[in-house]
Amino acid sequence: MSITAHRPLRADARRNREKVVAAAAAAFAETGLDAQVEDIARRAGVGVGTLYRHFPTKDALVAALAEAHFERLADTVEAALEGEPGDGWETFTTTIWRIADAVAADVAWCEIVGGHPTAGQNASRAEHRLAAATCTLLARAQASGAMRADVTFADLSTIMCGFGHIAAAQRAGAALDWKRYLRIALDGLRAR
Amino acid sequence: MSITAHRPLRADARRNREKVVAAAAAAFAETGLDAQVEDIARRAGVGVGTLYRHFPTKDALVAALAEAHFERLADTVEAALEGEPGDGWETFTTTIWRIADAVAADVAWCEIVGGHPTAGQNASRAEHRLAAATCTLLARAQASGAMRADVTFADLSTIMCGFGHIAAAQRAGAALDWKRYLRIALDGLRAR
DNA sequence: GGTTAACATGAGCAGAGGTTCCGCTTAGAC
DNA sequence: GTCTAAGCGGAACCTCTGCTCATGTTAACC
Repeated sequence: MSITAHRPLRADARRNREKVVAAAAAAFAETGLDAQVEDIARRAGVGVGTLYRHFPTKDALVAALAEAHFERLADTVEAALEGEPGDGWETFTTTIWRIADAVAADVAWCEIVGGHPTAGQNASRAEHRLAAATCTLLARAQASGAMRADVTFADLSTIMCGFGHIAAAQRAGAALDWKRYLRIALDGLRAR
Repeated sequence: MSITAHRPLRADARRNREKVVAAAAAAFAETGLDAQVEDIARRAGVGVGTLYRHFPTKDALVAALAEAHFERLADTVEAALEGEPGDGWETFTTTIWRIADAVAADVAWCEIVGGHPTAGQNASRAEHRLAAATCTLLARAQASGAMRADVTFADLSTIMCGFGHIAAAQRAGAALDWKRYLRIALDGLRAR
């Protein structure tokens, strides 16, 4: 692990980098993770070579965008935790629905959430933040008594993994309804 | 739609066809749907040309195996319906668990179940049988009063779609547990 | 045993999509 | 204005994988 002092990018390079990121976000949101590199470059109005100057591989580009996504999710959960401490269950479900709405709007995001959850060690900084905040959210919901005591963070990950997959499939035209899915799954978490 | 009278295959051709089907089943079960055609042919001890003589495309091979799978699932559900009519909810959950166990043992099957559900019109004969039997199973569970009345067949498809995806991911090494998932989802279907 | 249509083979083709590379352009320092 | 290192473009390359087809083999019928 080394700290590299980047000299500032030349103005045109910085502009192009931003164009690439924006184009990639748009392409991935529409088409999903198998949006093509050439298409992203075309949308950005640059050559593929320029894209590869800024991101060594397509995966690196995806990872950069994913990190930004997770950062926003972590913000959402942390904000919910800091709000006035009402009912733990209510806060929990509201937050999950808010996250789901955000994710469902972006095909690639669905696919990332639906993909195999990153193993603990390989998780990025933002993923760790998100996990930590979510654990607290979960604990509070359990403390309120409305959530089953045996539910774990892993259970929640699993449910959200299923959600991502279903939302992506729905976006792809399958006769599925992620809202109904999530309602059932969350109901399954309630204490009886 | 035409009925073609197939003349019986030559003995060696029949043997090879069976070897291909068995090899494909094994390869798909282990590796999933992206098992390679060449690998399947190698396992079967034939050339790829032979495989293509029996199945015009890889998709056709998958479809043939999938049909057999769905046929067995339909058998399972129909058998459950014909058993002594005990508690509708109990029969329902037992059957779902039985199906899940069978599917989870085969990566490709997980992927098929987890894939976008076939649109009604394109569904195969076996899929129709399965759907019809499952609807009855569902209706009986609701009649018993233990299942929420607003649950639809589509909800069940969605849950099983999530299940397939999660089971496949688990087989691929993700830290997920399809049994815990299914327990939560089925609980979410219960009347409160 | 002879004949032939059915069958098997696997090297090679084709298309897709990620990545590289080198000649050209230009921002920015002096 | 001049210089040059940084940046750009995109054709070509590489790999992967499903699929074809020309050539050789053999089951089955007489």
